[in-house]
Amino acid sequence: MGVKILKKDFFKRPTLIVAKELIGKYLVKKVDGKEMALMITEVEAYDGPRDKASHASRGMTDRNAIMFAEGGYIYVYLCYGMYNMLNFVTGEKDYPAAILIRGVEGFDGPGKLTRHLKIDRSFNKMEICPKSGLWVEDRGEVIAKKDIIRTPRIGVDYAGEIWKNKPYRFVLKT
DNA sequence: TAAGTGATCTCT
DNA sequence: GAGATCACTTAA
Repeated sequence: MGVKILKKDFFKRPTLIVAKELIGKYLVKKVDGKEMALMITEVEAYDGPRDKASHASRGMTDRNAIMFAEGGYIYVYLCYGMYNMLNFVTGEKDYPAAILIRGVEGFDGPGKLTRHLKIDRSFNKMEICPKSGLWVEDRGEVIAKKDIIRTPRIGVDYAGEIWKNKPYRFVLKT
């Protein structure tokens, strides 16, 4: 029915649940005064201090400090010198967790989507809300459970057998 | 399949 | 301060 803007309460829940439910929601970004809304089709969860694939696995640093905040914040960082990665912080305060937005409709890949939506590190530590110019909406789309595929995460071979094989990636079947 | 690219982390 | 590393993409 109506468009619902997702608030902190949505993001403060357990990371894997939030990740799964983000599939089919709309990422909305203000670009040059115009709103672009794209359905989220691919995400990855990074959950807790023991997740070896997570930036938070080696404790808090200047870069990942925002992951320790309560859910509802934006975490953006630069990878490989040229790609900004967009994450949403989840869970309660002091519990380091975030969800990497890997793809939306039309832009398949974390680096590509940030490049096209002009998302850079200036969004780091901002709240996920219209005031920041970047937020998420529930537009009433219902995604069938069978249309969501779970797979291991991408590009985390260094995390060891246990963590690299966790099925923390959610993809919308096309 | 390899290389580009630069912030950040982990040693000295 | 120096060196290694990295949640990627593109062009062969």
